[in-house]
Amino acid sequence: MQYWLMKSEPDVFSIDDLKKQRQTTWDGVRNYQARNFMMNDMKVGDLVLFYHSNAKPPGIAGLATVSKKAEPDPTQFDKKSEYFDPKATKDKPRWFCVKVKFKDKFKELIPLEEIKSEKALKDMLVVQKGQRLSIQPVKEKDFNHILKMNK
DNA sequence: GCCAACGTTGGC
DNA sequence: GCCAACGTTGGC
Repeated sequence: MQYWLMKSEPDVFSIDDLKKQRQTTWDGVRNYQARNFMMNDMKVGDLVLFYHSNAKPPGIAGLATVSKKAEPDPTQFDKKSEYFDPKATKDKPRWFCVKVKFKDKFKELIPLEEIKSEKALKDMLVVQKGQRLSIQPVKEKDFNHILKMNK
């Protein structure tokens, strides 16, 4: 079992939206590295830190679980979708997405600033400068450390 | 709103 | 295959 961090802009889709919906399709990812993580590495049952990006403040808002393994992202075939990709075909889909379901909402968001101030977490990708990857692997020790910060 | 960092595109 | 130009991300 592996651990992940997935970014979402709360204005678009927040932890509360996930809680309400219980499960969501993580579509719209158009970055190969992030796609490869979903396609090759994510397994049902993997735990996910749900991160609010472009938020005030940014930080980790809660937990989710991978609930369905990667399948072709339907939005790539949808001409009306902003994620439509003319180069993708049903025979050769380009983009894949997993489904995740709600697990927990932290009592308080753990701000990025607080994560940065934890020396033990200095290697987490999310605190690295210029790190834009929207799906990141997380080490077990870092995951457990984050859980402890959820007071 | 700014802008650094990064990924992608396309001409050559 | 290089790399300049461009678009996007996301913290601040």
